[in-house]
Amino acid sequence: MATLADVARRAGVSPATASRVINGSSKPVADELRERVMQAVAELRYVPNAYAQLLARSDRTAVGVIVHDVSDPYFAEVTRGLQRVATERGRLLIICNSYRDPERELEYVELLRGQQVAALILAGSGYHDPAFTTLLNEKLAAYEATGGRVAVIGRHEHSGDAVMPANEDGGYLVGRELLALGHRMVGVIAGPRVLTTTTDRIAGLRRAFAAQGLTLPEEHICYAGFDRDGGVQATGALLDAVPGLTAVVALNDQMAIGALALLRSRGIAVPERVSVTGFDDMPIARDVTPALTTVRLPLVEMGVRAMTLALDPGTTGGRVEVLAAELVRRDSTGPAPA
Amino acid sequence: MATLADVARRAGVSPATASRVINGSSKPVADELRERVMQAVAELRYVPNAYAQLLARSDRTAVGVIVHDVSDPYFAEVTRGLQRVATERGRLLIICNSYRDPERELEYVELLRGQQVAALILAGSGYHDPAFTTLLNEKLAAYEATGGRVAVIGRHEHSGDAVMPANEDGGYLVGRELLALGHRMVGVIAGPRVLTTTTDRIAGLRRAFAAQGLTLPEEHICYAGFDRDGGVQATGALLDAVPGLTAVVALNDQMAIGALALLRSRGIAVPERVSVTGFDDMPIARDVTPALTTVRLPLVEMGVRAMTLALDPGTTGGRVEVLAAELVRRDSTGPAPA
DNA sequence: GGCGCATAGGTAAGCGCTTTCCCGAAAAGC
DNA sequence: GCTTTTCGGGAAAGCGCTTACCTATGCGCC
Repeated sequence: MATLADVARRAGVSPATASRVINGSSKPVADELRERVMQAVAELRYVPNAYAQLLARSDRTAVGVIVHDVSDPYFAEVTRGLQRVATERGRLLIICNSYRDPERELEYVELLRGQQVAALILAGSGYHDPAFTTLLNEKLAAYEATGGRVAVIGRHEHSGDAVMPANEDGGYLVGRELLALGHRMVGVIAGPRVLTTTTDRIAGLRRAFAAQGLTLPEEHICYAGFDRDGGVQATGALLDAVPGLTAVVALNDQMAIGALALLRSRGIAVPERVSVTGFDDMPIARDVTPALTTVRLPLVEMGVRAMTLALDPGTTGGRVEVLAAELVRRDSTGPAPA
Repeated sequence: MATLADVARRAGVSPATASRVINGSSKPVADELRERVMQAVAELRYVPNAYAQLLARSDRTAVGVIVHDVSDPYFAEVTRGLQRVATERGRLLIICNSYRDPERELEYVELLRGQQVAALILAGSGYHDPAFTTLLNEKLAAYEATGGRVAVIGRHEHSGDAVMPANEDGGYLVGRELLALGHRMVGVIAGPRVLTTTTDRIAGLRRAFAAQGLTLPEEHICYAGFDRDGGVQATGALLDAVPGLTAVVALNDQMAIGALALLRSRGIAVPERVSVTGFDDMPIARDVTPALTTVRLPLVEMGVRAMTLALDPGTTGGRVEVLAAELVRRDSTGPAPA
């Protein structure tokens, strides 16, 4: 690889001058020298070593993002929002997938710190794991102590700036809707119980039941992976365990799609015999059959807000922005069968 | 931020010793000193500056990946394959989205070179744009000249190692199937015509028609965005332009889903009145209604192969691996109506 | 007991770049 | 005509780390 020194030599100038023309420094350089440098750059196909540059400049401009999985539509949307603001402000994003592994999350915090990121954004549910939470908070605090900024999305355990989707409210909305439709035998197919998102959504659901003087028994909740396959599996289990079930509440759209697939394969009509609801309102929710009744979360907006919080210093730490959930009625829900 | 020097000072050792214990150097260090260093690291919450490290070590271990959009399921799958091999080999992946912008692609090649990546992988259709292709090839050649490795996925314009999905064959399979079902009025909803993937798939389709002594008129092809909305739009246009249409060939699954949505909204039964086919076999293809007949491409495998090519020096440049396409029959296709 | 050698630790030279500071020459001012 | 500015360019000091090389021990050996 050609270096700056090579370029300077070939152009017959000092490295300082070469650097100045290459970076468009404010310091003026004579046209002739400029020309010679440009020429040398082209001939040598010189590309500056990013590491050397970053080291020398010591300006921290990149932003680190830790999500569960970018290819998960939920995070794809959130990331889109993050990206938009980052691009506007000329920030590079370094995106890391934790695949819901707390260990890996911790590692990535270190890694990103090592990358000298100006800010760190953690998106995605937290864990019911005090030991981990303490560790993470401690690491984040250490990072903030050196001037780093932190913002989290959908995690209440962290003390800094946060954007919170109204998961509990969303659960409540679904519960209320189903109860209003006359459903009483309601099953829940949930993501891993260790995730706060899972428990928050269930809490909302329970609140809706409680408001009617009803309860949602724990046996009606089946935990599985937060994806299509988890939905298939959990729905199967639920159907076997709870005779007379008239509604399946999936805690995200992917699981709902799995539920739909399983119900179809068993020849159970939706919503005539069983209603199904999703959560998140992913783009495909309207394309499955029947189109999914679900809870819309402003995912892109969440990303936008989080990045804005992270990039705008903010006088008071611990700003929390809660974004509302909204019920979207489509065709997968109907009155409970008599 | 604490530096290595700070750690060394606090532990009362030289930076060299500190570095050795932190990196687990092969050079032995007395337990007591080791202990002191570890202690200092913990107290100062020291994290090595990745840039300084990379600069000093000058080992290129990261691999750059340029895709159109990771959140697009097609690339999500490919990336999964890339990731798998990279992780196995202890390589870090730097993923960049070009959003199908050739300009941005060029920029990312530079950026990744600057990041000192050991290899570069370009995934996703090439462009019918000789000027761009020349420019890109030239940049890649420059990169390879300095010892970088390059592998491309689904691009024939580059001379180096390549993994090619059988796009043309896939098009042929769809065409043959539809013709066998008696369809004659076939419309195509295609991605941007500037993409080689688009034209390759159409070429296969045409070959199938030609095999029967038929032709696929250009007016039966409608170009639009390679996504759901593009599918909606193109299908609408096609329906208006071609009366008596009995089949819609979408050039990817996302467009097919858009087609399904539009046909449903117009009350046109699939496959009774119009058959629809997709391409790629995304996971959701089986969850839409009717389940999509499509062409399966081994996306994950493509990623695996490409990363393997990139990481294994390979004696002969220009290795090309073609991966077969396979027709998956589901419920969105049926005999042409009489 | 003196020699040599292995061995743990330190010294310092970079890695490739940016940027401050300084110098010389030309332009401006009297 | 001489001094004072101004201004373009270069020398060199880092940025934070790794590592080759060197030094000072302590040991075994004859």
